[in-house]
Amino acid sequence: MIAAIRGTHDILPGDVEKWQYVERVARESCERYGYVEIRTPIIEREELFAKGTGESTDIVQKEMYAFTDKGGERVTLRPEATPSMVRAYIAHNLEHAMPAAKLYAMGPMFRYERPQKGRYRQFHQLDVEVFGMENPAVDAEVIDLAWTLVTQLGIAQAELVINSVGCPACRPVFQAALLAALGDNLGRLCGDCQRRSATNPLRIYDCKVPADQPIIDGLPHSVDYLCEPCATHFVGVKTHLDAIGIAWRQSHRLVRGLDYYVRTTFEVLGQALGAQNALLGGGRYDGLVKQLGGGDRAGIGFAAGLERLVLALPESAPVAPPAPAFVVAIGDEGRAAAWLLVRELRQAGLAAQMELEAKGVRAQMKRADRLATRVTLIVGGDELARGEVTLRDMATGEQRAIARESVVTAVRDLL
RNA sequence: GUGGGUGUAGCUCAACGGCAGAGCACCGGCCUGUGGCGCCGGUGGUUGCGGGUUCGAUUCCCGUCAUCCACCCCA
Repeated sequence: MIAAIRGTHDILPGDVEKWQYVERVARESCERYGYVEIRTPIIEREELFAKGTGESTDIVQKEMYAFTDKGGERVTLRPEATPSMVRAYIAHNLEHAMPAAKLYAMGPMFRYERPQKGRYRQFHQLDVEVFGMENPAVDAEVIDLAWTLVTQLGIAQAELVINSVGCPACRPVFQAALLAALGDNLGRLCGDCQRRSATNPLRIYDCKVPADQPIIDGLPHSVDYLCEPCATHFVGVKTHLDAIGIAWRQSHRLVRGLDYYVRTTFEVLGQALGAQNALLGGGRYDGLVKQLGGGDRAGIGFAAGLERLVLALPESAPVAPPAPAFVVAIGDEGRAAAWLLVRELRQAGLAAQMELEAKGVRAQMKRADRLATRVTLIVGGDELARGEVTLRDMATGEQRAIARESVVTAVRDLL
């Protein structure tokens, strides 16, 4: 047997219904908020992510499925969607066609990581992006959509965490303050933190090493170093969230790992997901469009992990597809008539099934029961002679004869 | 990339050097034109894979692959 690639998974019947449900709710939520779908390739030039996601990120440094194709091009399976979205936005001049673009996408992403619960090498994201809008109300609307999606899915005990990491004007001041406060303690931090202090000092806040925590607790917070425009923006975001009654917790430790984030960052955390507890995460990335060769356009968005949403889905989620009608055939003539009846129901837009292998009535009834069907139609010699079909309500066990012509209407009423 | 746990029937798990089992699921019978409940029966396994130790390995050892947990990172 040839095994699947590590960290990839088949999604089988029984689970796939949960996926369809999550995807359906995601689509409906996005479209209610005025987002339109866009589909971009899952393979891109490597430099798109080097420039977009950021040279200093772990994603680019060690997690990309990158290779040289037969034409000598350096390409990679996308590790995230945002740079592709930005590329498409610029390439098709949507800056002019849709100056204020609200886009969403869904699909697989690839990162070469060690798999664990909620973390896979091929995983799937819902990606939501807004281009060209800077108002803090936009941040709040994006967060609103993210939060609404989670609550619509019935995921309980989720928590919204927000922060502001400043902008190119004020972040250097904060980083300098951070390093100054660290001072001699730098040498006492773990190796990872010492590395972070050189590449991306904010990431020190991601550290979970117990010994480091007393030192980290004493460090300054980014929100205390925001420039006036960033501070005003952040207050605006929180005011808008309060106005629509979405509860948030501010955390100075929410710094996020991608290079392009400015100002607002946010995550929704879930329970029972193990260490990978972020259901979704995102933030503002105002400089990214320009950096990738477009105009000076604002940007904000988030990505939600579909695997994680599926994992967090409550038992009660209405994921099951509607049960079909089932036609039970008796004898050869019954089978011929049932064959036509099933097709007629299907043509009328109703889900209908029958047992195509010749089997006894009991076995057919059992099959109908296993399908959880609400209504069974029985066609045998008796019925055929009278031009009727026997209709059985599977919940009550009641049966009645109905005219052959009115079957579609009768079934529609019961389903 | 690092450390640890676990791989036995479709699923959940027993057996832990001596004939590979149970429950659930699936198929059939009791009931030859009627599902669920019950009773009876049946199908289903190179014990993840490869090597080693042993008269004999599902069991002990090594390797490998997968998975889970944590680190790391993030969705």
